[in-house]
Amino acid sequence: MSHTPAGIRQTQKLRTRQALLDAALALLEHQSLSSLGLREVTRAAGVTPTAFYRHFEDTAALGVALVEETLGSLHGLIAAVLAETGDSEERLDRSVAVIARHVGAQPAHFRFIAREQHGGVGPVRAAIAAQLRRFAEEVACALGQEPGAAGWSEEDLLMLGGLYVDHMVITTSTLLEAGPEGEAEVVRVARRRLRLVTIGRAHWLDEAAQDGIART
Amino acid sequence: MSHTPAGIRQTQKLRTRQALLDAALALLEHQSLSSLGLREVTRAAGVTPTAFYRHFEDTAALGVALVEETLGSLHGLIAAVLAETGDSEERLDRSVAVIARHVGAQPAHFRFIAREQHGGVGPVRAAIAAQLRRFAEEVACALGQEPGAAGWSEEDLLMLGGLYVDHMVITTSTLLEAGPEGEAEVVRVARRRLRLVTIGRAHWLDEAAQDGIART
DNA sequence: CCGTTCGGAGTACGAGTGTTCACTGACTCA
DNA sequence: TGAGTCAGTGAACACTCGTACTCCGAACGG
Repeated sequence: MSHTPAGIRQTQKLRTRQALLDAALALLEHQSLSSLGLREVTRAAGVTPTAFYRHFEDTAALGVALVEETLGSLHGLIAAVLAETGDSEERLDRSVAVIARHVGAQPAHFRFIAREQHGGVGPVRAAIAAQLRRFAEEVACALGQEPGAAGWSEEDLLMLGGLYVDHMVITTSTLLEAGPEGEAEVVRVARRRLRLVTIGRAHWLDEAAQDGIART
Repeated sequence: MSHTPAGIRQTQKLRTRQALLDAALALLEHQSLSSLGLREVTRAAGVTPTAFYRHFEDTAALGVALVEETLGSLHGLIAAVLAETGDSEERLDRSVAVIARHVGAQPAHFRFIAREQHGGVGPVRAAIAAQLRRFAEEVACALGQEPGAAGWSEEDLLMLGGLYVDHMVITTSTLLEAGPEGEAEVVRVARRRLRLVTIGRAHWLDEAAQDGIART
């Protein structure tokens, strides 16, 4: 009951499909998706332009597939990191380290995400936004199950999750700009930022209580 | 002693230059700079392709000019907002309101910045990064001159300034995605986020002191 | 085993691209 | 006023692009 019972036919099809994805990713290192040509991709992948249509309708569709490939496999990973360590300085370091490791391992994928998050291709933007929203929800859910989250509203948890996710994205693109030699410094600053947010989180309810008294 | 003593010649030149910039900005609403064609711009501006070279060497150079036009006039504005209000909830609201107003007034400019901040054109990325770094320094400087900043290191001030600037950028792009009808909700969440950071800021030194004891 | 399916090749088309060149004519300035 | 500057023109260059055809041949399924 293998998950890939494909015959020779489908295997080859998937192989060239992957070749197209890889070629596109390599080309996208120095340009953005909206300027990526169909022929350009097929040339780099070693197939004819017409073959492209057997796999994707558009370069936009290829972009969406790249989004899935990059972010689809990351779900659960955040929750795992948040769960395996307690609410402490250690968890913060672990989170940043995990990000740095992933970015270092496959920089092209994350550069693509950072670039197209606000890029010119609508469907790709939407796909990235959807994935990031899911991440934010996962983080919010994970944080909500901790003792420190007592008294937090659903909305505030989501706000906090979004804050963490956005900072994750910022950190990845900063890491990419800095390159391997600047990684240590970027990690240092990212940790400081996260620590500040964590401190704010710890005192959030005090302030909210004050707010309730002062405003209502 | 006018600041623009230009003759008819230079006036016309500046006029078509501005026409090129405006046309490019309009076209960039639905695509990114790396896919923007020189001819496309000149067609929209109502001039011949050759005329383009009288003003810019590249579409990349045009992009850099757009960055200056958008962000160059914003310096000092942040410092002004931070200075005119005390360290309070009011300042926070004012800051977000100023951002929302600017984005609402010239959405195309800010969409351009958000899109090209991590876009495929190197020089433009560099120009945006340089401007944002200046913003971060200005914010850090403004915060450093306040009573609440006693005991803060230069580096931490810069970290904080960068945090605020990055959130300003995130907020602008979120505003753009949400459109006018979703503005109120985005503003609400942005204020909450800023408040959380502000709370963290207020308790930063306590934590640092603990840290000093625990670590060193 | 044999007919069908289908991933991919090859060719061709029209449209659009960046860049160069010689040229024009209105503005500038001595 | 007359020579010179220069923003903008128009035609031509040698490309690349996306897409629509027809066709091939290996893998498939009954």
